[in-house]
Amino acid sequence: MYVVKQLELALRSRLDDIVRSSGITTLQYTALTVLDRHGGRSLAQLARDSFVTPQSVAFLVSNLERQGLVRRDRNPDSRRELIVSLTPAGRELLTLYSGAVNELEQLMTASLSDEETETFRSLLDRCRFDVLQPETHPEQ
Amino acid sequence: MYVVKQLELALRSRLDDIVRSSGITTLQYTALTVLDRHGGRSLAQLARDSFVTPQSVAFLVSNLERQGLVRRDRNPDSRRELIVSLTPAGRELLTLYSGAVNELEQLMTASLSDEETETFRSLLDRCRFDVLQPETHPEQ
DNA sequence: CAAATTTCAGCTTAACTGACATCC
DNA sequence: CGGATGTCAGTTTAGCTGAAATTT
Repeated sequence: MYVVKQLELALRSRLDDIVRSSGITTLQYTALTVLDRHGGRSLAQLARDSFVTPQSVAFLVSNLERQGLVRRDRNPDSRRELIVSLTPAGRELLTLYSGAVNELEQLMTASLSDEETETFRSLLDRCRFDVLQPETHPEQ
Repeated sequence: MYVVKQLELALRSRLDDIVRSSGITTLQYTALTVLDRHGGRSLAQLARDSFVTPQSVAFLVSNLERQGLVRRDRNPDSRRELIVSLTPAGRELLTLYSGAVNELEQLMTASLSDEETETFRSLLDRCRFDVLQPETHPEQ
């Protein structure tokens, strides 16, 4: 667990260096990449994905909206839901920084063979799955 | 990178559940575990380890000191350095929660064989090392 | 009516920058 | 004197809780 946290801290620090010049924070940048992967998601879904309250996500998203990087649209099938999605400007910002971010990912796995990298990804994913399982989960 | 972050978020959330009843935050708890691993460290060393400013660490440490969980002592060899170390109460708090924290670590690796767990730890450590390397590090 | 989603208002933590004293 | 360490002061970000409106 300690090494997972240390790796995440180191990556975060490097990402800060990369994203600094973009005018948005690393947190906001990460939110954009999530929206890029997972099409349009509601505020509540985003909140669950990132283990924070809906209010926190709403604050984050409204800042991105003010900068024209995301849009919020009512889901016509369920009028209470707001679907958050990238605007062209948001997508453009992502492509602008994708090179440096990919370089960082390759730096991380620089000393790993292709096979080891695939193993690593698989192990990370299995661990994440096990930690996410709600068994013995007394909350809420 | 995304999966690393997701795993860290999930672990953090579980750790919050565990530590909640202790009266200290997860951040403070993590600081105590670091001091447990690495004997007495100065504020500046702690700050570099956790990628934050010395001021932030000082704030964290003085809260722990107020609760009697850590001590700050001048290094006699270098009077400007303050060595932060666990008090008996701090060590006791750690042992009180070590059972649940170890269970969480075993939950994380529940579906991994012993050999895979060792591989995972090694891969994490190699990635951390590569990301920490200061090459192409244009900062400061 | 109950549950889910979003929003409004206020609060707190934990980070930051800037300035400064002290020590090696 | 330069560089490192720690401290004081003020600010901001990003989370939180509580309460309420709306929809399903």
